Amino acid sequence: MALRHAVLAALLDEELSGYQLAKVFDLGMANFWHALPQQLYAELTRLEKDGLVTGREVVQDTRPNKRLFTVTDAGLVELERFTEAVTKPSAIRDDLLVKVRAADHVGAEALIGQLTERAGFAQAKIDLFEKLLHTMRGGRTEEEFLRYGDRVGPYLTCLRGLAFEQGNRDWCVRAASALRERAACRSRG
Amino acid sequence: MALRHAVLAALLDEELSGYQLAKVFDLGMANFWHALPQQLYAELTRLEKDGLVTGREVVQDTRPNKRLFTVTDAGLVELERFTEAVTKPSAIRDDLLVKVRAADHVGAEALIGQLTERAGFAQAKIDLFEKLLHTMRGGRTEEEFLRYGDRVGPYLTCLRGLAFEQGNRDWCVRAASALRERAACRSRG
DNA sequence: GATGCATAGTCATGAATATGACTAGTCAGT
DNA sequence: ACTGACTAGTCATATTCATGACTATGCATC
Repeated sequence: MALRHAVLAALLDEELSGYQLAKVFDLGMANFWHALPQQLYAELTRLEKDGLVTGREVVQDTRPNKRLFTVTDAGLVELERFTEAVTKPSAIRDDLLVKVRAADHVGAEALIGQLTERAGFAQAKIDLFEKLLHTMRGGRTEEEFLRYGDRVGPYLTCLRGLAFEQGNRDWCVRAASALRERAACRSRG
Repeated sequence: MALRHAVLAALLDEELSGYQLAKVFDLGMANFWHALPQQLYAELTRLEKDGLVTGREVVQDTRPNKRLFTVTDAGLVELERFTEAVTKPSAIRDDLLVKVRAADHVGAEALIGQLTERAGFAQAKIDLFEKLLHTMRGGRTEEEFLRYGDRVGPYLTCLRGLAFEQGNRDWCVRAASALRERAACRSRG
């Protein structure tokens, strides 16, 4: 059981349809969880069957009808249980790390290219997360918001996402420059 | 295709048996890739069948015999191809983030407990990675090593692992203290 | 008036990952 | 003499995740 609780957590803040969920899910989880629409639809069906969420049909004239889902009390209990349960630390998986691991045995140019590309990607995420955080805390400072704001959950996860992408960017830049310098030394000597 | 290249990269530095690989794999990938022994054995079999690694039997008298695997030239070519291919950015998955995302709807005590536990775990990893890095660079400074050392690949991935765990620790501590402060405010007012 | 995109969702299938159990011998301790 | 841990590896199965294709309707745009 894994995606279940991520979906439950995503539905806490707002009533969503499967389609809407599919659009906001990845980003709402600050990129710490990813799922395809099909998985989300399937999970919503299961969750409803188990009584952890309820769906209500919303008839629309101009668009296809949709079903909006809300977390039930049983769903909240399940989330509480999940929160108390121990979970093993994050399973991360990144192709780029595998590539860098092999850095001494493959061409440096390709690797530097990938690192640079990823750094750019990370920077875009950073900008996005910073904007999101700014919006969430409104006029307040971070300290104020964390103390007195409501719904700090999404804010905190977003903070982790931001730090992660900063880590990504900084490391990519550093690794790329290290590889460039080595290449320069090699060609000189 | 994913685990394939991680296994190839792990075998670049040293000849390993499936059993040895299973022991060093997770840490060697700086926790950026995780695999169970069964997966690794199966992957080694496939890699050998595809001619990307070769195994040689080593007869042991006191222990069961083992097969040591090395990356072939074809394996190197495949790694090169993989390095040049584009890959989508990391898919991360962390239960703890899901839990924090639901922070405003579940009990704070359980969450603070989990965050504190994770911070401790992260610190242990930090210590480990720092020791590893120190060993790898020998007497040299990081700058020196990155410029003139051989095999900087594992060093660079380890650097990323270190930064990641530092990010984890810092965030866990910060989130836990934020939740504690909120709980205190609530009980007072 | 045909093309393409957005909403809202389903189905089938394959690949990757995780689980638990199981063989079989060696060695250290009690 | 028995227990448990370590080496070295296999088998079967379940769950999860990813892929591509497919149905509809409405709206804008060229």
